[in-house]
Amino acid sequence: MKAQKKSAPNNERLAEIYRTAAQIILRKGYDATSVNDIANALGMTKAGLYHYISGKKELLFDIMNFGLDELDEEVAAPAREIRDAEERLRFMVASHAQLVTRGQGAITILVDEVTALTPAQCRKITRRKREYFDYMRDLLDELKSEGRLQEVDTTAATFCLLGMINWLSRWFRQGGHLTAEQAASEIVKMALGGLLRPDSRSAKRAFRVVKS
Amino acid sequence: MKAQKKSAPNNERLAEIYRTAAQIILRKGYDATSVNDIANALGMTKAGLYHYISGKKELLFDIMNFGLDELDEEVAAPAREIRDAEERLRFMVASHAQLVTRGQGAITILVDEVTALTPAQCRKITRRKREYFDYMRDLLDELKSEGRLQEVDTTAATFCLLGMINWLSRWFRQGGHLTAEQAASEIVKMALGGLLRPDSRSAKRAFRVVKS
DNA sequence: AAGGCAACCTACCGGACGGTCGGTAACATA
DNA sequence: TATGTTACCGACCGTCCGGTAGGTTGCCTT
Repeated sequence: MKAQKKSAPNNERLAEIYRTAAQIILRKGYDATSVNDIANALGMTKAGLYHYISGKKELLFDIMNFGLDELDEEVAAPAREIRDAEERLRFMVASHAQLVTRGQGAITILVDEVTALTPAQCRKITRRKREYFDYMRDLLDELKSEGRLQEVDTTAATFCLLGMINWLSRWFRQGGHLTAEQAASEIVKMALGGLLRPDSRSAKRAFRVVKS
Repeated sequence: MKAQKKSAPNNERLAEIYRTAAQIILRKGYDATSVNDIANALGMTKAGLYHYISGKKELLFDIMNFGLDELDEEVAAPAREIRDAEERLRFMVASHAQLVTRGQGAITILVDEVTALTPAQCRKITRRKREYFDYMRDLLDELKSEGRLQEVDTTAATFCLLGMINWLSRWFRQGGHLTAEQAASEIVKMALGGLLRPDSRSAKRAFRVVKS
């Protein structure tokens, strides 16, 4: 029945530990969260929790990798199957945003809290994040080379995209006036089309040319 | 010569303390920053620093209010002088973004770290932030009523704007491939016009109508 | 000259935190 | 029934942190 690695502790419980820890860390921050807090939330003692984890930093590191795994599996990998660049971008922004709203916080934690890791751990996480970032920027570059992008710096634009998406975790609340799908869709609209109507925009442009 | 409040400690030194503390807290996070760290960076001891501050949380609270003061003085107040709504939006996004890139971190800190405050302090900061947020959303509502906005939810759009702007502090580095002004301008472009070219966008819309 | 006060210091305290040690109870295996 | 392993617990340790007590130095005023 069990097909997991033989000598490791119970994997299912470990996943529950990651999920619970991620939620608490997300709410209170890594430093403000004590190992005791996490243990109590799981209904055990600190010593009991240390049966599963090897240290507080290692726990954070594992959670971050868990979050990056989710991001790869649910956003990056499916995106690679989409031929059209614009559709691919739409999918990435929407599915990434939904991962943030739906998720138990693992993806969000790796956004902040990187400084709490050891330098070696930090380097590994940063490298994985960098890979994702580059994939997104390459996508924008592809769109740009097809002439479908406005005159923007693709690096800055990628950061803007990620900023909007990551910011979701700060304001989106389940049961608020937007559903997760609606919130994701608003971000897609904003990212691809911006705020202003095109006609208003071009009118403005003409006006400014006359002025100067 | 001195026209400051008579019994309070040296105001100039206090401002230096705020600036230095803000930089360290911005880099390492509030919890990971000890009072000793701040004191040493100022060339004094912890007890010496406590001559100026009444507590670690109060220091954080003061820095946040300092940041919000900056935001009011350099973004909100000048914006109120601008008649045209679109120009006002442009100005707000650009000047807010430049405040983030240029600043010593006080504005950025109040973005994170709110949870470190006492409930009463947190409520006050949240109220001030809320005022700023509402002012920005009202501006979008005004543009929308003038018919100059795309079909977006103004609340979500405001969060998107603030997300892009606040995210700046995570990636913008002085001396990088963009100047502070260029970075701010990229955010304005992204916020107002989005990524895709209008013509590409309308072509896409027509295509999808045909498909479905 | 004397007093006052701002601007620090050294030394210390109580508490919390990460982490460890040596158990124990439950269950599986043989 | 003996043996091992997993999943915990209570008690403890060293360290570091926020904060305080009480002093010293030097400038400013009167």
